[in-house]
Amino acid sequence: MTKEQVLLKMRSHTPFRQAVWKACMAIPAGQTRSYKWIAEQIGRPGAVRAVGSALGKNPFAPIVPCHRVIRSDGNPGGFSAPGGVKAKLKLLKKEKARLPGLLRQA
DNA sequence: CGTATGGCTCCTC
DNA sequence: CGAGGAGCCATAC
Repeated sequence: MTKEQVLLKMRSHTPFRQAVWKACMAIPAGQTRSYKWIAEQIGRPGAVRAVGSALGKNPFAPIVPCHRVIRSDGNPGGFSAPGGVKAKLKLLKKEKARLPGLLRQA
Protein backbone atom coordinates (compact mmCIF):
# COMPACT_ATOMS: atom_id res chain seq x y z
CA MET A 1 0.00 0.00 0.00
CA THR A 2 1.53 3.29 -1.13
CA LYS A 3 0.75 6.83 -0.15
CA GLU A 4 -0.80 7.46 -3.52
CA GLN A 5 -3.07 4.50 -3.04
CA VAL A 6 -4.07 5.93 0.30
CA LEU A 7 -4.70 9.34 -1.17
CA LEU A 8 -6.86 7.67 -3.76
CA LYS A 9 -8.89 5.79 -1.19
CA MET A 10 -9.28 8.95 0.82
CA ARG A 11 -11.63 10.24 -1.83
CA SER A 12 -14.15 7.71 -0.63
CA HIS A 13 -14.24 9.44 2.73
CA THR A 14 -15.11 12.93 3.86
CA PRO A 15 -12.91 15.89 2.83
CA PHE A 16 -12.38 16.71 6.46
CA ARG A 17 -10.78 13.34 7.10
CA GLN A 18 -8.65 13.72 4.01
CA ALA A 19 -7.30 17.01 5.30
CA VAL A 20 -6.55 15.51 8.70
CA TRP A 21 -4.79 12.48 7.29
CA LYS A 22 -2.83 14.57 4.83
CA ALA A 23 -1.69 16.82 7.65
CA CYS A 24 -0.54 13.74 9.57
CA MET A 25 1.45 12.51 6.61
CA ALA A 26 3.06 15.93 6.46
CA ILE A 27 4.63 15.38 9.89
CA PRO A 28 8.38 14.74 9.57
CA ALA A 29 9.43 11.24 10.63
CA GLY A 30 10.76 11.06 14.17
CA GLN A 31 8.80 14.12 15.22
CA THR A 32 5.51 14.80 16.91
CA ARG A 33 2.75 17.35 16.48
CA SER A 34 -0.23 18.26 18.62
CA TYR A 35 -3.84 17.72 17.69
CA LYS A 36 -4.30 21.44 17.72
CA TRP A 37 -1.48 21.77 15.23
CA ILE A 38 -3.33 19.47 12.85
CA ALA A 39 -6.55 21.34 13.42
CA GLU A 40 -4.88 24.58 12.48
CA GLN A 41 -3.22 23.03 9.45
CA ILE A 42 -6.56 21.94 8.06
CA GLY A 43 -8.09 25.32 8.80
CA ARG A 44 -10.32 24.17 11.67
CA PRO A 45 -8.54 25.42 14.83
CA GLY A 46 -11.55 24.58 16.95
CA ALA A 47 -12.07 21.11 15.60
CA VAL A 48 -9.38 19.41 17.64
CA ARG A 49 -11.86 16.81 18.80
CA ALA A 50 -13.06 16.13 15.31
CA VAL A 51 -9.42 15.62 14.36
CA GLY A 52 -9.09 13.05 17.11
CA SER A 53 -12.18 11.31 15.83
CA ALA A 54 -10.84 11.26 12.28
CA LEU A 55 -7.50 9.85 13.42
CA GLY A 56 -9.26 7.28 15.56
CA LYS A 57 -11.11 6.05 12.51
CA ASN A 58 -8.04 6.28 10.35
CA PRO A 59 -8.17 3.19 8.09
CA PHE A 60 -4.60 3.82 6.92
CA ALA A 61 -2.85 2.94 10.14
CA PRO A 62 0.79 2.57 9.01
CA ILE A 63 0.68 5.02 6.12
CA VAL A 64 -0.92 7.83 8.05
CA PRO A 65 1.31 8.30 11.13
CA CYS A 66 -1.49 9.14 13.51
CA HIS A 67 0.80 7.98 16.31
CA ARG A 68 2.97 11.04 15.78
CA VAL A 69 0.07 13.17 16.87
CA ILE A 70 0.04 13.85 20.60
CA ARG A 71 -1.48 16.30 23.02
CA SER A 72 -0.36 19.88 23.41
CA ASP A 73 0.83 18.94 26.90
CA GLY A 74 3.25 16.44 25.42
CA ASN A 75 1.16 13.60 26.74
CA PRO A 76 0.56 10.78 24.28
CA GLY A 77 -3.17 11.20 24.68
CA GLY A 78 -5.11 8.17 23.51
CA PHE A 79 -5.01 5.59 20.80
CA SER A 80 -7.91 3.58 19.42
CA ALA A 81 -5.66 1.42 17.27
CA PRO A 82 -4.77 -2.11 18.40
CA GLY A 83 -2.24 -1.96 21.21
CA GLY A 84 -3.60 1.29 22.60
CA VAL A 85 -1.34 4.04 23.85
CA LYS A 86 1.38 1.46 24.44
CA ALA A 87 1.67 0.77 20.73
CA LYS A 88 1.73 4.49 20.09
CA LEU A 89 4.66 4.98 22.44
CA LYS A 90 6.39 1.99 20.95
CA LEU A 91 6.16 3.46 17.48
CA LEU A 92 7.41 6.83 18.67
CA LYS A 93 10.35 5.22 20.42
CA LYS A 94 11.03 3.23 17.32
CA GLU A 95 11.25 6.46 15.34
CA LYS A 96 13.42 7.99 18.04
CA ALA A 97 10.82 10.65 18.56
CA ARG A 98 11.23 12.72 21.69
CA LEU A 99 8.21 13.45 23.77
CA PRO A 100 8.28 16.58 25.95
CA GLY A 101 7.15 15.18 29.28
CA LEU A 102 6.33 11.58 28.69
CA LEU A 103 6.91 8.51 30.81
CA ARG A 104 10.17 7.10 29.54
CA GLN A 105 9.12 3.57 30.21
CA ALA A 106 6.77 1.11 28.57
C1' DC B 1 -34.24 13.06 6.61
C1' DG B 2 -33.60 15.00 11.34
C1' DT B 3 -31.96 14.55 15.99
C1' DA B 4 -29.00 12.96 19.56
C1' DT B 5 -24.50 11.22 21.42
C1' DG B 6 -19.49 10.35 21.52
C1' DG B 7 -14.52 11.28 20.72
C1' DC B 8 -6.77 9.90 20.42
C1' DT B 9 -8.84 17.60 22.97
C1' DC B 10 -8.01 22.45 24.55
C1' DC B 11 -8.64 26.43 27.41
C1' DT B 12 -10.33 29.03 31.43
C1' DC B 13 -12.18 29.50 36.21
C1' DC C 1 -4.09 21.19 41.36
C1' DG C 2 -8.87 20.01 39.91
C1' DA C 3 -13.26 20.51 37.38
C1' DG C 4 -16.26 22.27 33.71
C1' DG C 5 -17.54 24.11 29.30
C1' DA C 6 -16.81 24.87 24.35
C1' DG C 7 -17.11 23.95 19.33
C1' DC C 8 -16.57 20.35 15.25
C1' DC C 9 -17.37 16.02 12.61
C1' DA C 10 -19.13 11.33 12.05
C1' DT C 11 -22.26 7.65 13.21
C1' DA C 12 -26.45 5.51 14.95
C1' DC C 13 -31.41 5.49 15.79
